[in-house]
Amino acid sequence: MNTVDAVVQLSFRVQRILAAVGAEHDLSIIQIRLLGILRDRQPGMLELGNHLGLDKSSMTGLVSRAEKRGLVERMPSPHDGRGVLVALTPAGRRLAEVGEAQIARRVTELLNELNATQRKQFTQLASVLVHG
Amino acid sequence: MNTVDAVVQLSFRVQRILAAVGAEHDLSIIQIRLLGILRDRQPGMLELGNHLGLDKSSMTGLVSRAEKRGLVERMPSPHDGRGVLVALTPAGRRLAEVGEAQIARRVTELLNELNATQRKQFTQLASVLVHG
DNA sequence: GAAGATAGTTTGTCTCACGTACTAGGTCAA
DNA sequence: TTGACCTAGTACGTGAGACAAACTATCTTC
Repeated sequence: MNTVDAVVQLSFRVQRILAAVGAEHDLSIIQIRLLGILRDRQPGMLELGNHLGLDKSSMTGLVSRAEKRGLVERMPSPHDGRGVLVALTPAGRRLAEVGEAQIARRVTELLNELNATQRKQFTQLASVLVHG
Repeated sequence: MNTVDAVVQLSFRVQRILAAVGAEHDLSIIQIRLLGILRDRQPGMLELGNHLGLDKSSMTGLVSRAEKRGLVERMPSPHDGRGVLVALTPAGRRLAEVGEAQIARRVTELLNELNATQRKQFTQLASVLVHG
C-alpha cells in the first residue's frame, strides 16, 4: 500500500471510530465536535461556525437540535444585544466527557497495534502533520 | 498534543482535503468513495452498500444521483433477474482518475512536511494501523 | 409449485449544509 | 443625533445523505 492510500485509509478508520462512539449516544460526528469545542469556550454562533467550518445559517439548526436535547444552551451576549453565547449544560458536559473518554479508549486500542517505540514515533510524526 | 488528539486531528485534516477536492468537482466524500470502489469492480447494490458501510436503501439514491450525472450506470445482472450491476461510465472513470490524482497530490503536499526518512517511517506505521 | 428468502426500490422521516432574505441591534460619520 | 450602513442571528426553501419499514419481483428450496 502506498503512502497516500495508507493515510487516507487511516483517516477513514478514525472517522469510523468517531461515528461509532457518537452513535452509541445518538450523536453525529459534527455534534461530537460541537460538544468538544464548547468544553472550554462559550462562543457566539458565528465564532462557533468558524471553528466548525460551517456557515452561520448552518449553526442555527445544529445548536437548536443540541439545545432541544438539553446538551447546550443559548444565552444572550452581555455585550451585544444581537449576539448569543452557546454553552454546554451539565448534561452536555457529562456527555462530552464520556464521549471523549470512549474515543480515547478506542483510538488507543487502534494504536496498540504499534509497540511503545513506534507509538511514540507515530505521535511525533502525526503532530508535525497537524502542525505543531 | 497527545497521541489520540494527533491522530484525530490528522484524520480531520485528510477528510478536509478529500472534501475540498470533491467540491472542485461537485462531489461529496461518499461520491468520491463510490467512484473509487467502482474503478476495479462492478458490484451489485448490496455489495456496494457493504463496501461503503451503508444500507441498501441508502444506495438507491446515491447511485441514482450519480447516474443522473452520467458518472455511473446500472446494468441488469446477467445471472440474477432481481440484481443490478453498477459500473463507471467513461465520464465517471475520467473523473475518478482526475480526483484520485488531485487527492494524491494534496496528500503528498501534506506529507512533504516530513523528510524522506520520516515519510517512509510514517507510511510503514500507518500501514500497520490500517492493517496490512 | 408453494413457501420462504433475497435484491432492489419506494416512501416517509431525520440530520446536515447551503444560499437568500429578513429582523434587530450596533457603529460611524456628517 | 440621526440617518446610512454594517453585523449577529434566525427563517425559509432546497438538496444530499442516511435509515427503517413496506413493497415488488425474482430466486431457491423442499
